[in-house]
Order: sequence, then C-alpha cells, then structure tokens
Amino acid sequence: MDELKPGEHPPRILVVDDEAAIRRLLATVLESSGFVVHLAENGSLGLAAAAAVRPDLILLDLGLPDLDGVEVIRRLREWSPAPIIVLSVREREDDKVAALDAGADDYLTKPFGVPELLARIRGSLRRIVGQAPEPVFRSGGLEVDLARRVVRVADQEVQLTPTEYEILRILVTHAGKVLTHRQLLSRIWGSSHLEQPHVLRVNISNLRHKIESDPSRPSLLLTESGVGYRLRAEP
Amino acid sequence: MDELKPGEHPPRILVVDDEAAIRRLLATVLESSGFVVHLAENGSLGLAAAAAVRPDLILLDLGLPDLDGVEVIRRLREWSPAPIIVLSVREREDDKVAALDAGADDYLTKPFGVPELLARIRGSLRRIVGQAPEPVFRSGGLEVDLARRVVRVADQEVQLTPTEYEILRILVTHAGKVLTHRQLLSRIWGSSHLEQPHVLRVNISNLRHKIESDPSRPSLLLTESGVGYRLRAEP
DNA sequence: GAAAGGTATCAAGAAAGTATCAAGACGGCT
DNA sequence: AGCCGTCTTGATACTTTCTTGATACCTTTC
Repeated sequence: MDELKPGEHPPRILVVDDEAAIRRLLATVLESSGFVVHLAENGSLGLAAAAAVRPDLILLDLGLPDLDGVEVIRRLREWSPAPIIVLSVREREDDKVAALDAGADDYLTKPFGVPELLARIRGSLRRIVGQAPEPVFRSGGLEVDLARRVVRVADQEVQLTPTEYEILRILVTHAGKVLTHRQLLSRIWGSSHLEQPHVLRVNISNLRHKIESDPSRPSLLLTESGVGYRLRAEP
Repeated sequence: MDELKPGEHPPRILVVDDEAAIRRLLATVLESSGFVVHLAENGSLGLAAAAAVRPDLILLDLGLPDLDGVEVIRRLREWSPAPIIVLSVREREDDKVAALDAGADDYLTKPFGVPELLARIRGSLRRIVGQAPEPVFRSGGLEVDLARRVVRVADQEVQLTPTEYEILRILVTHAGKVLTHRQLLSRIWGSSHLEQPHVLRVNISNLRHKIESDPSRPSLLLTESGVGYRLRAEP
C-alpha cells in the first residue's frame, strides 16, 4: 500500500458478522493494519451502523440471523458506494453470483487467509481513491487544496514559500480557532524559537500580501492581539 | 447481462491466456453475452493488444510462457485503469496477494464457473461506469500517450530517455499535484537516493529542454522551491 | 491621551535551494 | 572491441527563501 499522506484519515471498515470470534479476529487484524474498525452483529444493526459511520469499506457475512445477506447488500447499495466484500461459508456458485449482482465488490469463502483478505481490502480501497472529492478549504476568495498543495485566490494560483504554506496549512487545519504564537512557532521553527515572534510576524505579513485583497485590513488571516492568529472560516 | 443502452458500445474484453482451448471457450461465452472479445496468447502480445484495443476489461492468465503475470499487471497499471481479473491455476495465497497488490481487481482460481466469471465481469464493469479517463494526457502543447509510451510537443514526437519518461509518467499520473523530491527520488531511484536531489535536477533540466518551449521559463514542469515539482494540469 | 507593549512593514545580507554545462563512467549492442 | 546513447558526477552561476534589524504603526491600559 502506498504511504498514507499526512492529514489523511485512516480508512474506516465496518464488519458485519454474527460470530463473535470472527468479529474479534477481524477487529484485531484490521486495527493492527492501521484501519479504524466498527462492528455489528446482524443485518439491521449493520445497516444502521453503515448509515451512522459511513465506512470506507464493508466486510459482510452472508449468513446473518435476521436478514438475508443479499438483501443487506441491496439496501446498502441504495445509497452507499462503499466497496462491499462478502465473507461466506457458502461455496455454491449461485450465492456468489447473487451477491455480486446485488452490488458486492468481492467474495471470499471462509476459511480465508488473512493476507489475501488484506490484499483484497487494499485493492478495493485503492480503486476508490480519486473518485472521492478531495477536501478543499474555501473561505472568502481563498482556496487551499491540501492534497495538491495548491493555493488559489480569486481562482488565481498563488505561489507560497515552504514556510508560508506551512503556516497556512496549520491555520487551515484549525480554521476558525485561534492559534497562539507559541503554538505556531513551535510547530514550524521548533521549541527553540518560542521567544522569537518576530520571524513569525514577518512571515504572516508576507502571507497576507499574497492572500489578502487588502493586506493592511486583513479579512481572512486575523490578528488576535496579545494571543495569536486565526483564519476566518466560512459560515 | 443488464440491458445495454442504445448507442452504447458493447464492452471490449481482452483475454490473455496461452491455452488455446480456454481462449476459445472464453471467446464463445463472452461473445454470446454481448461482449466484443480480443485474444492474445502471451504477455508481450497481451500488452501490445491492450495498448491497441483499449479494452474495458482484461482477463489475464498468470501462467504465461514469456512474462511473469504479475509483471504484466504492473506494466498495464502504468497507464491503464481497466479492471484486470486474474485467472490462475495457482491456489497459493502469496500469488493472489502479489497479483492483487500489483493492481489486479479480482482473482479467480481455475477451474472456475462461467456464471461466477460473468458475475465478476459485470461487477467490475459496473464499478467503472463513467470514470474511464482517456489515457492520453494533454496540457499546453504537451501530449503524453501513456499506453503507447509516446510524447509529443506541438504535434511533434519527442524522444525521451527511460528516466526522463519515468519522471514524466509519474508527474502525468499526478498532474496538478506537487510531488516532493523525496517522492520522485524514491519512486525512480529507490529509497537509497532520497538525499541526492542533484541527479533529479539534472534530469528535470534535460526533460525541460525537451518539452518546454522556453526551458528557462517553464510553463508546464513547474518548480515548487523547497518542495518539489508539479506538472501543470489543463483547467 | 500618553505610555507601554505588541504588531506590521521594508530592505539587505546570509543561507538554502535550483539550473545548467560538460566530462567521464557505465551498459547494451553489433 | 568499439560504438552508441544514457546516466552520474562535479563545478559553477543563478534564484529563491529566510533571517535580521530598523522603524513606523496600532492596541491596550491606566
């Protein structure tokens, strides 16, 4: 699997299976692979959990006590595009065909090997990368695309230096909140520069001249006198 | 198979398998299901056919006489997003994991049932509806045909060295994004060269002289000082 | 409203990063 | 072996970014 870029969330996986032993096993394995795991023990709970959690991927046992597995797939597919990987003891081909035609993405027969399961999970997740719209911060005329490391002002691309971008990145990821001088200084220059607010001010000033329409009357990058700086978040 | 909307082309499927009997069987089955089928009997021919035919889906036997199946997957994935379903007699989990991690979408062990194969084909095709991007990148006067490995500038073909092409390929597949020096270095020279940006700079410079109209004032291959490089994506 | 502390801006030198040329090393090929 | 194209390496010129100090401005407090 490719390196996870900083700032990306770990994928959420929902496991729907009635056997407690399997739930525990999967939870352990998946969590140690860096996923966030949610568990449900039957179909109705699974559907509810999927709606609540919005998982990035669903592992679904076909043999559930309350609902038919294929029915669960169909109901999920009414609104969720998340990949569904079916786990089942049934070897019968009809079952596989029905599950896949209902909208499942993959089918694994128990007992399955953990490495294969992980590989199929990686594959399914890899396939949906890029279809999900990437988070872009917008406020005023400002647009910050963290994934592409591109900043636009009034649809015009703006060139930022590494430190300027780093300051903006931190402000964006905490948009609306006040960040103290010390917080910014320690995250960008390290704790040795905590008592040198000057270097921060110069950079904030430069940054304003690049992203504010009237740098002397900031509307986005606001000063909180005596405290720090704050990026205005759109309502 | 679901109803084909009028005016839509039937999906093209490329079958790469060295056993004539299986090729014949699949051709019959797939054609009677409404697909257009193309056949290739080894890895090199398969790669060539894929570039020529641009199939919507590829059925690939892993045990080919000339090239390793995983290698074929990797080479396909350099430019093609088409789903790849692996057909193989190998049961070993390692093989499955390797194929899936190389970019295969699915893995079927021979002998497989035809209905299941068709179900998996339907599933894979359903998933890519509307997202098949043209594998030809265009921006400014630059044209990069990833499938044919051909680069043109102002409709004039340009000869790139292997490393130059590899750099360009990575930039194209992440067009618009900033790629850090370290990302580029590790993907082209491996993680041992992470601290040698010089070799990258020389290659970027050479590449610019081949694809930029004014290499000293780059308009496509942009420098992000202190960070890395980025290929301008057309709006 | 004046003083004190905090903030903004400018400009210049230092440091870091980047571009380019060219010479030699390497590897595949006939 | 000798040729070819390609890759690596070193030297050097160039550009961008960072830091720093001087100075003017603003905000808070009394």
